[in-house]
Amino acid sequence: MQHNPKKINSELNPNVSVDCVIFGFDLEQLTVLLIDRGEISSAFGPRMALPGNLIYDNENLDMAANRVLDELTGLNNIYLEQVGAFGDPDRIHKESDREWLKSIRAEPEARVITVAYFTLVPMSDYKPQASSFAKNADWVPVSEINELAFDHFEILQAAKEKLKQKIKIQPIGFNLLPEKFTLSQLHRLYESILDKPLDKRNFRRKIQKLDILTSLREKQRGVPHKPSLLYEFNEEKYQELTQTGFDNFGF
Amino acid sequence: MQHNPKKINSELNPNVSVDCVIFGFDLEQLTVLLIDRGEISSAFGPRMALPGNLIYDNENLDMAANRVLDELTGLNNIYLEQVGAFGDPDRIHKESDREWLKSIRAEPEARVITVAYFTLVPMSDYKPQASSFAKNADWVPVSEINELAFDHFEILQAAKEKLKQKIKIQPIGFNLLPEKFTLSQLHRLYESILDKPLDKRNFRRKIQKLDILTSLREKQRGVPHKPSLLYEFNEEKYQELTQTGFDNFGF
DNA sequence: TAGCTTTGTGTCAATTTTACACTATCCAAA
DNA sequence: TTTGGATAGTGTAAAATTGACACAAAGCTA
Repeated sequence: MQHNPKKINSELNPNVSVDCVIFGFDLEQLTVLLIDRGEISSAFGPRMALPGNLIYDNENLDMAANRVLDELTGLNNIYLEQVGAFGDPDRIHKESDREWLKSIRAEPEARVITVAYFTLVPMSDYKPQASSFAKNADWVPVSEINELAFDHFEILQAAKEKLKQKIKIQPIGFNLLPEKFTLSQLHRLYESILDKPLDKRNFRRKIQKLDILTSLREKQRGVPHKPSLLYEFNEEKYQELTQTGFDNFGF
Repeated sequence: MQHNPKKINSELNPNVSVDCVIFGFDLEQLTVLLIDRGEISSAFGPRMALPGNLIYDNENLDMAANRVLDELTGLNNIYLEQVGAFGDPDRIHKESDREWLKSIRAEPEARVITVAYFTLVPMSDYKPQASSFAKNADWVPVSEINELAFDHFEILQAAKEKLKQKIKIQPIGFNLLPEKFTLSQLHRLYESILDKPLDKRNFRRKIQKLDILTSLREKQRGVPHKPSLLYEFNEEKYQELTQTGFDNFGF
């Protein structure tokens, strides 16, 4: 996994940035990849922020989001969806945020609007190294996040809501799981995204009826209880279904 | 209805614009308010475009969208929702579009990203005057639109889709109707937004069960057939319901 | 081998969805 | 005044879906 070389022949646009809400799932709860801005510049503000950056004038927004994701994690080909644009003129009014911007941007005072994306990555595909770059990244459970730099907390809320709505309509949750998973893990995933308990048997019945899971002839190993059967998401069957037309997953 | 005075003490941001998909409903079909750019600058391109403009540095995105709407129609307090950000670097590559931009913008070559909104206005509240401003605005049935300037057609598609999703979850359709309306009109509205036929009896049953309509003791006048009872949307009852918690309208 | 933990399964009642057709009421034209 | 044209308004039965609920099976550990 290599990081993108810096783009040349193109200028950073000082007025438009992209921020990514990178969701993961540790098989227990929903998490987000945040960057720790360190103690230096955030003596009075939240240390954590969403990864993001200004866009280049020759890339479109999706490309910029993919670039940000790639630069941070080395991951490509990740499920990615726009949440929306955020741009209060005073979104960088906190003193601590301004200080930090001065250290990383050519025009720290510019009025910036940011386009937020959320992405779904299988958490096992990216384990942050404690001391990789200047930017220290970490998976943080969504439920433990109370504040973030700039308007990033607001963006996170919007991303969670969007994910919640989306998963009711499309089975994008599989993008958060390893290739082989158990129905219980899928169950937990839906519960943590929808933020409410779902009856076990009813959930299983409903998800099975969709007929987009391939049941493997393989069991969990090494768990201190009855091992679960493993499943795979069946992309082909899902595509078939969307062709023949069906709209929603009804959760 | 007065138009906003031009903002002073603030600069236009040459990199960020707002475009509005202004939906209306003529009691038959869904329509959109488009501006006609005239023959001069569009000898080889579509004449019609979405209303939009650059944002000022001291207004947030929602304010900018409201301003665009107000400047065009004089309407305030309108239902408005963000669709998302659009910003391919080549979105203004068409020659005809460039020409037109030169006539209205200080920096016509700047890379602009635009934030799209959709708004719902009761069509009776705004009847474009054939010759009001330079910008000639007109209601055009959505089904008749095949092309638009820039990437506006793409934006329109996204707005339609967003509206479709949203109306399944919230009864925002009432924003498109006059205060008093018939169930048949509401029925037609849902059909034209969802773009599929809905069984009359089933529709009426479902919408009535929601219990957010006030039945007036008043009938249609002057129609050449059995007159319909008139209804009003009951905002209070709707608010009550959202409090006690219910999520969706299930269309 | 006893105990802990999680998996996996079925049924019944209540609710919701779907499909479907005829009479009532107003206006207009003959 | 009568007739025809147009849309409003209404009920039911079968099928599908949802929601609530409890216990045996399988593996690990001590």
